[in-house]
Amino acid sequence: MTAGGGDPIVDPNSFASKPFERSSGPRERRGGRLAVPWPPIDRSRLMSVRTRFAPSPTGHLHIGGVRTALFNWLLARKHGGQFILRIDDTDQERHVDEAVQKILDGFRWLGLNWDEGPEVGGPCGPYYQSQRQDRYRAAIDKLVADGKVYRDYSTDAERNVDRDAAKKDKRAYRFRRIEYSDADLARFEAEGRPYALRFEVPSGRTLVLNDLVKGEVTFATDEIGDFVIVRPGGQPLYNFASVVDDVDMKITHVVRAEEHLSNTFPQILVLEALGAEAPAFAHIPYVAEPGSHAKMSKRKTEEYEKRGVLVFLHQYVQKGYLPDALVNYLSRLGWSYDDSQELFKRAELIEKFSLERVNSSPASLDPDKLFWIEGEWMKETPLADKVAGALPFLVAEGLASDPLDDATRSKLEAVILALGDRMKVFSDVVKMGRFFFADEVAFDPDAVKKRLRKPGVPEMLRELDALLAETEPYDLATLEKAVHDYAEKTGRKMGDVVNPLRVATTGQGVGPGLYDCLVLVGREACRARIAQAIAMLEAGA
RNA sequence: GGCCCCGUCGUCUAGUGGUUAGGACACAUGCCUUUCACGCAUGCAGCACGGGUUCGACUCCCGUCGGGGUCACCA
Repeated sequence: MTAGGGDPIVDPNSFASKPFERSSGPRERRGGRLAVPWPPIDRSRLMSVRTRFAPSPTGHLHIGGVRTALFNWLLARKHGGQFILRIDDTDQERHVDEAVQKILDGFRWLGLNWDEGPEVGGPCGPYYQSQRQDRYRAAIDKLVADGKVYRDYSTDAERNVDRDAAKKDKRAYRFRRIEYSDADLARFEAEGRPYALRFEVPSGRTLVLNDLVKGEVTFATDEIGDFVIVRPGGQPLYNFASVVDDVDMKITHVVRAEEHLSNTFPQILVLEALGAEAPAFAHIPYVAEPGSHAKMSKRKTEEYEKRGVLVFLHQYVQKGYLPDALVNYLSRLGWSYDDSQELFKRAELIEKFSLERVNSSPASLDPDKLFWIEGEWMKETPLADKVAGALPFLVAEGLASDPLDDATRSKLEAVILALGDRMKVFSDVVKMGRFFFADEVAFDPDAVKKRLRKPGVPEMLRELDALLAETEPYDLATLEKAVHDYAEKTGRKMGDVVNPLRVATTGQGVGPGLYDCLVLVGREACRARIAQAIAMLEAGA
């Protein structure tokens, strides 16, 4: 699937003098791949593996981005290296601080701790691109001194002519260097006319990248037009800034979305011009929409929302997903360990993860499978953690207060126990357990129609009310026996007794065991609800 | 349009020339059961298409189709 065997490390000698060059002559004749030592040097054993995730502080964390971050984190943790967070704020947006906080909160929630970056600092800071101007300056100076870049005085209009022509002829647009006379150049300089700095792409070379996920990818430099690395205003551009940052931060493995695959080649040229050692690259395929291979689009978030597809991390937090479950699911989206294991604990993920087994084709998001994994994780969650996880949802609905008093705590514990495996995400405690905490019952119309609007039901409910009134003690075993006896005595099927009683006391057609419900709701509340149900039936009938 | 990446059940995947193409989620049916959920059992369902190469292709090569990216003084 991917290039090379063994650990997910590129052949280090591909970084020799012209790292990514496909050398046609000598290598072929000598056979083999240059004087490569065999077995190849495993860089992960020579130096610390350093990976990074560089979100821009706008909007929310996209689920695909979270997966990319996770793969970076996993790789660093597996090799005992460092995971670095870098804020891509070159646009200098206004609410950066707030946005960064949200991102950091997201990472904290996921348990993806970072070794260097915002708040924790580190030896390669600053970790905000907007604060790294001097680093870019130094790199620019070197490229200028070495004659790798030139001043581009072209105007939008001039370039647009070429661009439009290219489009018309159905060709790829490539910047064509405009040669100015020395006199013109001198004049521009004297005028202080603004210019962009453009990288001079060498012609006629074939670049080869040994991508850790995609395998060997070759690209002709003739396909790359001279590209701008610094805008007229002095603003460095992504293809340049991110390379400088990765070098400065000693990133060993660039693991990122595959949309950057083509960008890698200009970046390789910059790397080479800087005389820097290149990191290994791994391009991760995109995440597709559920049930299709179409890429998830930021534009369609509203449509996804309607379909119940959660696209942003905070939506999963709001739903009450378990971070471990999401991490487990995301790790398996595009990666597998073998032909059978689906459930992975975090430590196991760190141990077993490898770029080598990351699929080179896109994977589509499967909310159903995530939900199943979530359920599996919830089953394994200790009661105390479930209480802690569910509490905020109850508090948000005004059904409990934080901190919990002892009585409410034991009730919450009992409710969660009664809910059992039915509670998959924490918000379920509200969705299916509201009637345990609220004074008011909301009768579900479908349940009422199916179980209560039947001949003889009001009469039976009156008898059951009397039964509840006199059952002593009012506990699970006694209630169960009483209801059984009642059914037997009146010659009714259990279902015909239990189901109406459930709807009358909980308002719902589905839920935990009836006797759990009766006990937890309490005798008085049950009787009041039965009365309310009877009144409703008689009024509506 | 040029260039680059990708194509196994609906979905996530195992598979590296010879397998009854395996597992999981979802779905369907049955069992359990007061409902639902859980659990158990069974079932449905796949190598995009067309050419080669080969004794033999899901596996290798080419083409077509389809999906994605890139071709910015965005990231």
